[in-house]
Formats: sequence, C-alpha cells, structure tokens
Amino acid sequence: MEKRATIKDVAVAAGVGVATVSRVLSGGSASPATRERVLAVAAQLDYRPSALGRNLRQRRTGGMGLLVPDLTDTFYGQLAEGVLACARSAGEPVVLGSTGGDPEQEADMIGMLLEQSVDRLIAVPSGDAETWVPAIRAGMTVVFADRFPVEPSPEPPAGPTAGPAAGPVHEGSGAASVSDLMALDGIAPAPQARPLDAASQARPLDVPAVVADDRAGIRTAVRYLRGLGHKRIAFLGGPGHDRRAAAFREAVGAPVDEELVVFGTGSRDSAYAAASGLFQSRPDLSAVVAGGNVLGEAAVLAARELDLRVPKDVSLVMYDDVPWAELCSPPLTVIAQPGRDMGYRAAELVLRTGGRKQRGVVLPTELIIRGSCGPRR
Amino acid sequence: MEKRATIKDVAVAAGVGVATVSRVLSGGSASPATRERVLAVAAQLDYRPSALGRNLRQRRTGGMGLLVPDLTDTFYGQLAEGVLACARSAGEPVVLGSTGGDPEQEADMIGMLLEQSVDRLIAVPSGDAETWVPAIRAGMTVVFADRFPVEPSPEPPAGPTAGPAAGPVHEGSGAASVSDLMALDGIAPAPQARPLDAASQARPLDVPAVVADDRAGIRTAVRYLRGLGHKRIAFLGGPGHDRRAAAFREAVGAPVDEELVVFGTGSRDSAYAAASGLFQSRPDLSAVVAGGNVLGEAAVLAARELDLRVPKDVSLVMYDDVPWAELCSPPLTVIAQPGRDMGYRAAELVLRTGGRKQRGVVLPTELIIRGSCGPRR
DNA sequence: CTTCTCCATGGAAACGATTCCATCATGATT
DNA sequence: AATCATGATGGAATCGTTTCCATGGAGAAG
Repeated sequence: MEKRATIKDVAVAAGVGVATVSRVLSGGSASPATRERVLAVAAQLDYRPSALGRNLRQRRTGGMGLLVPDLTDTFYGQLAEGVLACARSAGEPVVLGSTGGDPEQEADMIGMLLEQSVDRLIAVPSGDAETWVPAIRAGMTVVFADRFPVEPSPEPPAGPTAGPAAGPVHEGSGAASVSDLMALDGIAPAPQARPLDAASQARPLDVPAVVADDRAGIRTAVRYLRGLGHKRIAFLGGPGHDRRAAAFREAVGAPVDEELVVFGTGSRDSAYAAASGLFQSRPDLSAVVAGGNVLGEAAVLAARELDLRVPKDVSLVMYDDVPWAELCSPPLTVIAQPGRDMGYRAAELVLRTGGRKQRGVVLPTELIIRGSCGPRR
Repeated sequence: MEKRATIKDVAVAAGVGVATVSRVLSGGSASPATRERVLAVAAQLDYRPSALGRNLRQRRTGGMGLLVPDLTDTFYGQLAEGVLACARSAGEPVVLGSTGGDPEQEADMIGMLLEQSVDRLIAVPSGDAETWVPAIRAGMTVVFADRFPVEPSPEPPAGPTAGPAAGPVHEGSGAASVSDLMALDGIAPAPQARPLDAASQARPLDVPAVVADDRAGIRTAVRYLRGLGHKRIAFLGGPGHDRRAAAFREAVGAPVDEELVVFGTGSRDSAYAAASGLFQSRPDLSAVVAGGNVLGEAAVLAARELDLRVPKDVSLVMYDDVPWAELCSPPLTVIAQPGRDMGYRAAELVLRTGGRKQRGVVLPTELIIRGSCGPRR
C-alpha cells in the first residue's frame, strides 16, 4: 500500500519546480532538455497526476454523469454501452445512476452529481422540465437521450412559437434543440393548429437531445399494420413514451380511440397488467404497437396467457430491437432504434460542448419485419 | 449559472469560523445555539459541501467503481442495478466501466480509477490475477462479483494448500475469500487429488468475492438432465465460465468428453459460432448446458438454424434467469442466480469494509424448470 | 478565591494540482 | 555596446474542505 508520488516528488527528483512539471505534463512550454528529464523522472516514479488536485483547482470534475431509468432494460444497456465507449476513448470517467423512472430519485441523483461537481450529464429524463431547472441553472451541461422531459405546463400563456415548418431534420442536415425536436415530432402545434395535448404547451428547456425519429418509426409501423388490414390498432406505452403516443395518435389519425392507448407505470408487473387489461377490455383490437421492449415483453406474455396467438389473433410491433426479439416465436417485428449510437452521440455532444449552444441529433429508426405481424384475422 | 456557496460563505454569514461549520455539518461537537444557527444559515444559503474539497483533504474519493464486461448482457444489468441500489441508499456515487471482457481495457479502467482516487471497486474480472495486483497494492478495496480472476500460474511451485474439506459455505454459515471459494467449488484439488486444470494452481488473491454457488447449480442441472435420460451432455461457455466448466466436468464425472466442452470468446457472434459448431460436430449430443444467457441465446438461435427442435431434438438449460427466458418457446429452463442481490451484497461488502479482511459470500442458485428440457429422444 | 478541567471555538495547515506573475538568461536589434 | 523582446523557469496563490492545535471562558473542585 505504498502511497503514490505527487507532483512535488517529481519536481524534487528532476530538480525543477512544480510549475515546470505541471507544464511539461500538460503540454505547456518547456525546453527540450527539461521536458525530457521531467518525463523520464515521472515515468521512473510511475507518477500519475491525481485527478483530485486538478479537479479542485479547476472547480470541476472531469467526466460525465449518466442517468437511466433501468439497466435491466436492454435498450438502456445498449445506450450505456455507447456512452461508455465514447467516454473510454476520451479517457473520462462516467458516474452512473439508475432512477427507476422516479422523478424524485432523479432529483436526488442530480443533487449528488452537483455535490460531486460533475458538470456534464447525459440523461434519459423521468422528471418534468421543472426537475431539470436546478441542474441547468447550476451550470451543468445536459444532454437528453432517448426522450426529453415533459412539461407540466403550470401556466399556458406561452404562445406557439412559430418555428420554421421544417422537413425531417436528419443527421447531417443538422440537429435540434428540444424545441426543434418537439416541432419535428409534431408535438408542438403548427401555428394555426390546436395543441395535441398539454405537453404541447411546453416552454422547452434549452437542452440538446439525441433521440430516435419516433414519429417516422411509429408512422411506418402503423402504415405497415394498416397495409395488413388492421383497423383497430392499440398503443401500449410506458413512462416517457408520450412522444411515441402522440406520434401514434397522429399516425392513426382522428378520431383516436383513446381506449386503445394505454400506459403502464414502468415496472414489468405494471406493464403486464396494462397489456392484459388492454386485451381483455378490447377483444376487438387486432394489432398492438408496444412503445418499448419491456412493454413488448409484457404483451407477448399477456397474449399467451389469454390464449391469443401471435400473429394469428393479434399482431405485434415492438419498439427496440433487442437480441431476444429474434428468439421469440414467432420472432418479433420491431422498430429498431440505434441505442448504442444514441449513447455515443450523446456523449460526444456533452463532451465537446464548446460552451456555445449545441444542437441535438435525430437518429433514424428502421422497421425490421420478422414474424409477429400478419393479416387481420 | 450562479456559483455555489462555500463553507466560508456559511461561516461568515453565521458569524463563526469555518472549522465550526465543518464540525456542525459532520457531527462534531458544538453548542446547541451555534449548531442551530449554522444549520439555519446553511439551509438558507442552500449550501452543499463540495465533494472536491473533502476528497482532496482526505485523499480519497467516496463511492465505488464498478467494472462489468458488458451492460448489454442482462445479467450484468441486474448486477449493476443491485450495486446502484446499495450505493444510492448510502448516498455514494458509482463510477462505471465496461471492459468488453478485455483484460487490457480492464487494466486501463483500473488505472483510470486509481487516477480518480476511487479506492473501492466491485468487479466482474476479465483479466487474470496478475492484472489485479496493481489495484490491490495501490490500496484499493476490491470485491469480485460473479467470478474471480483465473491464475495463469506462471510458476507452479505452490504446493496444494490443504484447506479444510469444507461443506458448502452458504450465506450466514459464513463466507469465503477467493481461496475458500475455489476450494468450495472443487477447483482447488483435494490434498491427494490431481489438479483439474491450470487454474487450480492459483495462489489466490486475498480478495473477497460474491458469487453464486455454481457448483451446486451446475450439478443440479446435470442431474436433472441425467434424470431425463441424457447421456451426452455438452457445456457451452464463455469467457469467465471456467468455474462453471470445472463444475460441469465434475458433475458429469470422468471420463469427460472434452469435445463436449466448448467456449465462445464473448461476442454474440462468437457464441453463435461456438454453439453452431458444437451442434454440427457432435450430432449425437442430446442436451446442452449454457454457461450464461448470451450463450443460451446463441444455442437457441443455432438450434433453430439447424432445424433442431427444443426440447424434442435437444434439451437446453441456460444459466441466468433473464426476463426473456419465459418468452421463448418453449420457455427456457434456467439456473437462476440472484444477480441483483449479488450486486447489492458486493456493494455492501465494499462499503463497510472496516479495514479488516472481509469475507465473501456464496449465494444459492435455483433450477427453474420450464419447457426446454425433455426426455432423450 | 484559586486552580483545574473541559468544552466550544477559530486560525491555520494540509491535501495535490494549476496558473499567475515576477525573474532571469539569451539572443537579436539598433 | 546598450536595450529590447522572447522564452524558460520557479515561487506562491488558489481551489473547498477537514483537522490539528491553541485559546478562552465557564463551571467544578479544592
């Protein structure tokens, strides 16, 4: 348990001042002779600068925080892997927190990160915009991934911001802040249109986000199901799937049968209950779009329990292409979104923020057709 | 972006010295009057002590590191959730790293954690014992989870340590260091027996570990399969499954058909290749024990590809009870190990290390019989 | 009334790095 | 030859906390 060498030890051993050592090690100016000597001594002493001292001096911790709802959900596992990959190549540490989808826990974690002076954060948010104000105001660089906070809209005075009626903003073509993304998703009303729901009244935080093109993904899935003859299509969502639900409502078009849009609360049990309830209360439905892989899992289970065969009795499209989707029988047709890329991009974004406003990214989804959808019975 | 109040601000505002503030906040002695005043001021200023200053002063970061091979593997997701749950209740941060099963990346991560002065680490190790020497010697408190490092045994002079021929060491009955656990698993040779393999020559690190009772788990599975009439049973493992493989060899008993013990290298592709190769090269096998859920997944896929029906043509038992095991058809019979508990216990262990040697824990496994095993065809 | 003890208290050092600033040497320019 | 510009260098301040130590006052014991 020998204690590590400090910069002072190196300075003494090399016969220079600590300032010089610091400069050599962080690329400042120094004469070739000194540089070489210092480097040699440092190597010989196996010196590694302590992040503690540096962090204190610059009043910030390197690295980034990562907040996800549940690591047991394979999709968030993929997303985390992406973040970690980027962080690793940058040599930065990642502080992880799992919120369980609970805004309160999320707020706690934010507080903890603040205490640690972690000033960069990637989050799959569970709380509303309110929850995120403290983090932003404390000067954190935040990037949302997979989704962004819903706005409880305590006061509706904000007039609809007439954004440019943008076509799909895809990778390269540019990017988007939360407001742009909402507009893109058709959640924010077009200047003359009526708001779709309360969330549309959001005064969005000015935070970049990396999300999948849910609108297109859902639309494609719904069209596909329609093409198979399905009329009564249900949406099974979980917390944070508001955008997907909105996209679903838009895709099926008015009038929306609200009984066919149901939500679980996040746990597997609740997802199962929601799925089972849906199947039982509406035996007339012939297809389901699950807003996430946990919901999809629940749907398969519930269908089996009720002796509904897939796809004969009910067709199923699930969000997230997880490895086990192929193992089901029949293999599940899915809306794939690039979880790993999403994490990687978010990490890139949060790392190389030059201080200026960063723009978000929308990644494409892909409908992968396997065997869980068939013609309407 | 207002900057946070420091202890000095609080001191001034409360009209006391910084030392007093520190004492009040960390439970030192102070008069009730002062205590109250300081607390009030601190609350009013929304003061939160900076972890940076504290860490530097006490030359250690709070919290713990967590190193897993792959968060995309649901089991490690469960394990991580357990660790996070414990850390959360202790209010400690967790620094996460994913090693991809690569010893080199693992070593890098250890170096990074050292640089961060993270002195507590929970790891699912990928490298050999050698890899872990630096961490131990640097004074880190390490707890292994799920498995422990294999020893390459560069020098075999170490005589077999005649440990007490212990019965199963279960929770409560006590615990174990790496050496005890190895003995428990029958990997370390009984005094007169021949070593099973190179790993048996290990001079184990003195590091506690939280593992499942692989020996019992595998034994139960093999007996179950035997009971169904299976004679040719194969083991399909991945990196780090050496203990399970050893347990498998022991359970089937000599002579072991080594062609029926195959390993993938960690990626899903490699697992699939291993499974497919196994099925093709040995069409006479009638049952497979998969050492992990990724391997199980691969086995299901490979079997389907080769038109082998489960369980008609081949029976399958998989390690890890992941949610999707039930979704397969037939639902998979599994050896369940409590991933979440494992993580939680490991975190407890690493947190409340009183400096003394800690003892490890062996958690029970459970054979959950579903539908993937049938009588020998 | 004196002395002793104990506790609350605040000043200051320490932790290990970065960075400002002054100093000094060297070489170039007039 | 004198002055100036440039670049290397080291001392010292700084970050925010904990902790050591000295001080001072109050109450107890003599």
